Amino acid sequence: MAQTRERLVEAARDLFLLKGYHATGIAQILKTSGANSGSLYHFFPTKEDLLLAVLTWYRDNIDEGLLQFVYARIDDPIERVFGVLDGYRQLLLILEFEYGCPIGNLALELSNSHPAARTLIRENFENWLAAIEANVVAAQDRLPLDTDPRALALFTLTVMEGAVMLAKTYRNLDPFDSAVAQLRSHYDRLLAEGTEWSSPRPLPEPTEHQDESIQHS
Amino acid sequence: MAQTRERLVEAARDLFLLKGYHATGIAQILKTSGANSGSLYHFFPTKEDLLLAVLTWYRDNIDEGLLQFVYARIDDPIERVFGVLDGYRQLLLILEFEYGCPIGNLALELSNSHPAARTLIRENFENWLAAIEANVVAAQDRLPLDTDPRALALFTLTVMEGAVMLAKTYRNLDPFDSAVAQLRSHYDRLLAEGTEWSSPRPLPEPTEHQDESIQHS
DNA sequence: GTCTATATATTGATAGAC
DNA sequence: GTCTATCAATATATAGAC
Repeated sequence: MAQTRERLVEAARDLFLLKGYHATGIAQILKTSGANSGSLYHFFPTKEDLLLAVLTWYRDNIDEGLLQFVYARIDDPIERVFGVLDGYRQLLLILEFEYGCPIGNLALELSNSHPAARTLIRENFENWLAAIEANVVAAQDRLPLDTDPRALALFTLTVMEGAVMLAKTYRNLDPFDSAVAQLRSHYDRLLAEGTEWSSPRPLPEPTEHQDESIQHS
Repeated sequence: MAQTRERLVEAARDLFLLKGYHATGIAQILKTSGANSGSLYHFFPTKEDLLLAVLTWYRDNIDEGLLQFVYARIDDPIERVFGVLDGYRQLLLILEFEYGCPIGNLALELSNSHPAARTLIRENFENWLAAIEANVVAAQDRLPLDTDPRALALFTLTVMEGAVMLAKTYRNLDPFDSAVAQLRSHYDRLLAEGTEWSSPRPLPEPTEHQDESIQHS
C-alpha cells in the first residue's frame, strides 16, 4: 500500500522520541509499523535516511502539530507564546515525562555526528523561532522600543529546551513551571516598561574581576 | 596497575561526552583506555555500571573541575554565576561545538530508560544548583527582597542547558551569547530594583484567552 | 588484577523470489 | 512495492589461563 512509507516514518518518529535514535533498532521500527525489511529499505536506503524523513516531517508539521492547536484558542500574541510553552507542558504530563522536545533530544544525540540531521534540526528550530518572533513583533507596540524580537524568541526557545530537560530528569513539572514563571516575569518586566526606550543597564556594584568575556546586552 | 579503573572511567567519560552513551562501544573504551576486556568487566560488570561511575565522577568533581577554576579569578557572586556560564562557553569553543554539557547530553539520552543514571544526573544538577544558589544568596542584599534564590538558580541552569544545545546545533556561539545576554539583562533588572520589594506584576493589556495553565510568578 | 580468545545476541543492511 | 531468509559486522559480555 502507498501508506507504508508514512507508517514507517510515524513509527520511527515515535520510537526516536521515546528511546532516542541509537537505542531504536530497525527491528522495532518494522514491528511497530507492521512493515517488512524489504519495504523499509525500498523507501530508505539507510537508517539515517529514515531519520532525515522524521526530521523533515517535524519541520513541515509545526503548524498543524503545534501552533494551530494553540492559536485556535488564544489570540493575544504574548499569551500565544506561553500557550506554545504550555503545549510542551501538556505533553510532558500526558506522556509521564517519558518525553522531551523531540527535536531537542535528537539535537544533543546527533548534532556532532550527523551533519545532515543537524541541518534539519536547525531548520526545525528556525521554524519555531520564526513563529515566536512573529508573536513578539505582533506585540511590539507594548514592548520597549529596543526589544530585539529575534533575541527574545531565541531566549524563549532556550528556556523551553532547558526546562523540558529538567522536567524530564526530575520527572516532575516543578522545574518547568518555575523556569516558565521566571520567563513570564522577564516578559512582564518588558511589558511594564511599555514602549519607552529600555532603561540603560544599571552599573552593578564595582567588582574586582578582570576579564569578562560574556557579551552584555 | 591500580589506576586502570581510573583510566577506564576517564575514557568512558570522554567518549560519552563526544558521541553519547549508546554510540560509544565497549571496544572503543578499551582502545582509548588501553585496558583489556577482562579488566573492564572486573571493575564494571555492565556498561551501565561504567556509566554510573562516570556520572559519579562528574558529581564529585564539580568543585575542582568547574567552580574553583572560575572562583579563583572572580569574587563577586553575580559575576561568578556568569563566570560559570562562561566556562561552558569556553568549552564549546575549545572543542569546536563537538561538545555540550556532558550531564545535559546524558539527561536527554538516558533519563527515560536508565533510572539509576537519572538519579545521578539529578544529583549532578542539584550540586550545580546549590553552587549557583549560594551565589544568589551571597548577593541577596542587592536583590529584591522576594527574590527566590533557588528559582533564580534553576532559571540559570535552564538557560545554560538550552543555550548549550542551540550553540551545539548551530555550531556557533551566537545563540549562546544572545541567550546569556538576555539572562544578564534579567539579572540586571533585578539588581536595578535593589532591595525593595519587587514591583507587583503589572496587568497586561486585557486579553480574551480563557484558560491559562501556566503558573505565573 | 590482567591477559587472550571467544560466546551470543543484535545491529544495520541485502538477496532474490513474487 | 512486498515478502522471507539471511548476511556480515558489531554489540555486550564471558571463560579460563596466568
